[in-house]
Amino acid sequence: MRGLHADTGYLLYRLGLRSGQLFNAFLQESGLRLRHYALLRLLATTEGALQRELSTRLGYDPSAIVGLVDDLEKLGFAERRPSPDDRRSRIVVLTDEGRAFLRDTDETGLRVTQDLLEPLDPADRERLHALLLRIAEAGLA
Amino acid sequence: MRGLHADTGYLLYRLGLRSGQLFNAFLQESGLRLRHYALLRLLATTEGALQRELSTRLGYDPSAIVGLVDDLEKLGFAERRPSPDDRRSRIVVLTDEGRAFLRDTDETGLRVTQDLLEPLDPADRERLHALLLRIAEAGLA
DNA sequence: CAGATATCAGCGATACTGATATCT
DNA sequence: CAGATATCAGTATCGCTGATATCT
Repeated sequence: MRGLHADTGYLLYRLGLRSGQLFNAFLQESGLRLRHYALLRLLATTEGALQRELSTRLGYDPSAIVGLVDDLEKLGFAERRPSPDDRRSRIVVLTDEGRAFLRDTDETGLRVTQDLLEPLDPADRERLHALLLRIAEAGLA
Repeated sequence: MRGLHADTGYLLYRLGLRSGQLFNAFLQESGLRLRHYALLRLLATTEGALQRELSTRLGYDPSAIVGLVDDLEKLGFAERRPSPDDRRSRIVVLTDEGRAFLRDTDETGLRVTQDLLEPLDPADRERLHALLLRIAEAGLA
């Protein structure tokens, strides 16, 4: 009988949980959760995005995006604008406040990764990151 | 501004979600969920374990173990026995039915890992597994 | 008495499904 | 008409907290 940690898939599942917990712990001070933070970070790389795009890029369900954008709008970190091309669509853009918030909390991700990968030396961290990236990009759109 | 996938921690979080979804999809036919399956696999490696041990080994909350063992008992895959040493404790053991179930679904974990790691060649899968194992064992008891 | 074990109730966050209104 | 977009309601799960009973 194989041991519990024989499956890489299961290992990923368990470490993913740990990572999410760490993220949320570090973000707690800021009042945001990991999902909001990921959305903000994605917005920072685009000049406005449809909610549909956010959904596919982040891998979150479309119905989950609604509440996330609601929360960010309440905080003044993002806002919805009507799309000029398609009246069904709303374009979500990062506000200046959102951009400032990201600057202030930019180290959060670094601290999480630092904590998580503490047992690995820098070269191994690079290798791990490269391997994970290949899997992630193969599966996501 | 760093990209969304710059953080290894975030990558782990996302891939952990994917892995869990895959596991549950494959397990759906059997009526179990990933948490039950992990518990069964752990039981198969021990000659009976206290629920407290299951909790720490799996990283699940003690209160979660109760329901999981309940479900496995209903299916006849495991049973609780009184501990001879400590009347507070219950020893959870795998039944023959549970062992047979594990034999039949042993490939589930392999299929998930196969699916997930499809973009990597065998050598890279080994490297990834070794790296993840080091992180996992550093953080867990 | 403190501490450990198992259980139970409940809360908030998550992930998802299904339905609806609007628009292309 | 089919298909896409955003939204909303509802369900089930998850991870955790706090309380309780029992026992060492």
